[in-house]
Amino acid sequence: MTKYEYIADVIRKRILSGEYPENTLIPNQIELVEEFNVSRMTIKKAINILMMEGLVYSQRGLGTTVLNNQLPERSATLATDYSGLTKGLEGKEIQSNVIKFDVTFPNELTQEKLKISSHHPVYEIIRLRIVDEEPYALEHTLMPVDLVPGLTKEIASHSIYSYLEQIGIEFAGAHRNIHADKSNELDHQYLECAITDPVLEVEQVVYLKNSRPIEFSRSRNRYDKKSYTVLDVM
Amino acid sequence: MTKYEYIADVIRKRILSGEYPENTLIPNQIELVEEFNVSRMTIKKAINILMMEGLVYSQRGLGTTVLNNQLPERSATLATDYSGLTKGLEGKEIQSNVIKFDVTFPNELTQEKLKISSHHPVYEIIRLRIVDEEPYALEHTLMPVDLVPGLTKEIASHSIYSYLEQIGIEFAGAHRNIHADKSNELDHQYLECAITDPVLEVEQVVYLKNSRPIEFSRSRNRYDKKSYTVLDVM
DNA sequence: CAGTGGTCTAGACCACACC
DNA sequence: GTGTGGTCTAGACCACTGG
Repeated sequence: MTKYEYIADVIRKRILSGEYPENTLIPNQIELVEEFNVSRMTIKKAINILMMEGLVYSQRGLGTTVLNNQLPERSATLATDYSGLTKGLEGKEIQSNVIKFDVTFPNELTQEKLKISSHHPVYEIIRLRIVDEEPYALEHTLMPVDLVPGLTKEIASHSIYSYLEQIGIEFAGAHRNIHADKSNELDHQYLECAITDPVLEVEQVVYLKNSRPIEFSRSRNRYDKKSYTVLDVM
Repeated sequence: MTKYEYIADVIRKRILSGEYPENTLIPNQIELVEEFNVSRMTIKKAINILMMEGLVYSQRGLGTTVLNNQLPERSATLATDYSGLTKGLEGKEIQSNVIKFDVTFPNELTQEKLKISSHHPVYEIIRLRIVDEEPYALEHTLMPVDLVPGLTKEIASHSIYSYLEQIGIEFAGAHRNIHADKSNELDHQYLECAITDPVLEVEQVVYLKNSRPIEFSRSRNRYDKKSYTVLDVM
């Protein structure tokens, strides 16, 4: 853990606990320099992280204001949550039916997205995600075999991502493309949606800290169960 | 323009022009320090911008590789482009038909989103955005009258955002929620979509630098014309 | 091993907001 | 003017990659 990550964690906790209340200024950067015994550049980097999370907003000449005292919904799209399931589902019963679990060779699109060659084997997994006993999303996932040692159908039926965390894999980020689509045969069958129902499709590539792509997936979501929230900070 | 923005611009141009080809390393940070006569921190900040744009990625011990030689669609979601129309549309002919232009009082949802009271007047604007003579999106926009002095139907038929920039309004960021929906009567009429076609709806609240909300809007997009790209960096 | 990018420092100057 | 955050420097050390 770097110093600026540590400092961001400390300040984030103070905001969430209410020690730095909403719509007030946090201590200025000089004071934080003195408290943490680091240079101002390091403090600034820590504050930048919190700004990207939408917790604070800095203005030259004014100071740094606490915007929210809770992490935005957007956190659903962040951090450890590449699973396609939002944090809003915490406490609900989540199941995964594994419809397909295979090792195969990647087609051209998959080769390009995962930056691998055609003879580089990949897992191909199709799962139906079920929340509170109702179908929620249909996920089609491709992962290079060498990056996910020991993946099994059993693991896929629970949570691939908590397994990846356990074996110490670290994520750098993700590209996502979100669009609407007409539902197809598979959607009707598994998502139990009407023929005229649209789906929200999220296509994503997840990257490791060493920048290798580890997952290319398409998640087709019932339009009445899932939306997607984004926060842009300039 | 800061030094790191300038340097990012220069390097971006070299990538887009092919001077730094795809899948090759750009000069290392020390060489760039010498070329631009700046410190390495400044070079790193410039490269960070390009990394956030998805153009390059850096690996410790290896160097910085060119990933793409073109800007991703994602740029549509960034910076000054809250207009709902992507940068990918540059060079195309864009029209706006103003279907409704009114001043009214906000309903409860609008009051909450724009953080105003019920007696605070708002512009209510409905526009059909047309790209290359084909319907693209239907936008329903609400803005507090006092924040957008002198807005007219004439301005709305061109670009509200270039007007706002002209009068010196500065944006801090935006919250967006993206979801799929069935098309309704209005969509069929204006977007010329089939009854079974879905739409991609983007609901957004745009904030000023002083953190006042200036716009609450819903944009309904033809599912075959618009998608939404997001980049998450941890 | 040498070379790379990531982090961090201790200071400096500047742009901006408020009084 | 005073105080704030934004930028920038010149150098240092470290972590990682590759041969």
